[in-house]
Amino acid sequence: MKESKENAVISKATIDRLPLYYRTLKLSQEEGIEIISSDELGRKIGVTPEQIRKDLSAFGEFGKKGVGYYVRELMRNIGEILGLNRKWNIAICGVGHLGWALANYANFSPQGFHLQAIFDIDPDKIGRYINEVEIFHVSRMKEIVTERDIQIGIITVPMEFAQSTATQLVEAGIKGIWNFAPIKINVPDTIHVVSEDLSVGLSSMSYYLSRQNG
Amino acid sequence: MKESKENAVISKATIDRLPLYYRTLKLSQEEGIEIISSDELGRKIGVTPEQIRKDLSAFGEFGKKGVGYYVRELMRNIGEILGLNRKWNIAICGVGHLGWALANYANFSPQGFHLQAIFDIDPDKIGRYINEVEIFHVSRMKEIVTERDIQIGIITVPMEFAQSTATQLVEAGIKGIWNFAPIKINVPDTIHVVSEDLSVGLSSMSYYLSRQNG
DNA sequence: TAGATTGTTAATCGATTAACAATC
DNA sequence: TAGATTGTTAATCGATTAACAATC
Repeated sequence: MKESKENAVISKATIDRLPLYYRTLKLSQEEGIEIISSDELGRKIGVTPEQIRKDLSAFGEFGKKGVGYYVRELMRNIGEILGLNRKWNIAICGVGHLGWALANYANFSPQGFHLQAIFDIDPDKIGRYINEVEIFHVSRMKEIVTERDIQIGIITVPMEFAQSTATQLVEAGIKGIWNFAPIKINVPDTIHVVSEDLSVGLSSMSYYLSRQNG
Repeated sequence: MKESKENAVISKATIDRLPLYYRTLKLSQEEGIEIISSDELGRKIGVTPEQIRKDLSAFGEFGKKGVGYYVRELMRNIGEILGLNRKWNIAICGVGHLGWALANYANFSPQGFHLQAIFDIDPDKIGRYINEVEIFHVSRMKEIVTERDIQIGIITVPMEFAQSTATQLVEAGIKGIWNFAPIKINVPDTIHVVSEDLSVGLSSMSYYLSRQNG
């Protein structure tokens, strides 16, 4: 694999599309497709072929002119770029409805993510298991995170506890936070935060539908 | 309220920030804050004050120079812009872990969204209730959607059923789809689709963390 | 009035699209 | 070879940031 172009900064938009490429390639592979063009791939994802070629070109040359991309090879390359060949240990903080749902996904689809612990404060939940993963009291966070080498924390606690949970995760040594609380969390710059704000989707929908019907 | 500037097209990025403004204003109001500057609001949300003023200026003049924004008034205006003063009837399709979690949110935080029906195909689930909302068999979708004037459908079915569910929702007369299946769904242009692709978050996290640690 | 803060225009930055030479 | 499709440069489009006049 050719190395990515050294110091070039890659746009967030590009990075966010790579998982889509990866997943679609995987599906294609399972269908027995061995070669795919940027045109066909783009059609499946809903992205222009130029976009795909541009995105990929930031990392190297993965295709064959006049032919297309070898599905298997491109998948492997994108997987490597995304770091999906590694093993990531994750923990879920907060067993509400959403935390429970996420815990039950068990293996987050693109392999590599392993749920190693769940944290909560409810005495009724401590010591129980979801999908063979134990629920610990938050007070044991640092201990467990260190012991199990957990790098990513998922925040699914109620909004008012999100900031303190984030702070605890950072103190425990976590490197990345996947935040589902509808609030901005403040953490050091070295921590990578991805926020999912589910309420935005519905509200923006409301905006567009309002306009449509008059 | 001054009307929005007639034919100006408002960017998707702006629309997606309005719910954040709304929610933060609501929290501020609950704290008893009556006036807020773009600077303070931006600090709370993690957006520059210029961004906020620019976004709002697309719809009118809501502030007072040298003073700031009246929280209550700005909230009302943004709520009106987003159509949150309306009542939206929604239905959830697919009672897996995620569908179940969403059904239990009951009142989606910015009021106005009312869960009116849940659809599934599992005979064991049909006829049951989640939070006082009945689970119907998918075959009754058109009937129920019409009867209860449902405008928004939420797709939380497994990937392989997402497209057919979308098609059924459209045939039933739905106007917007909130799609949680990690796949592109094809629907007529008149239908507004918002997609939440939860797997992207973790994969992009993997990318950034890989780079960080070397 | 002086200080603060908005609303808006202009400048910059970044991302997408178009076009096409290179080449399989 | 002719046709197809990539990789990349240039052109366009859109969104953010900076600056500042207006005014409370």
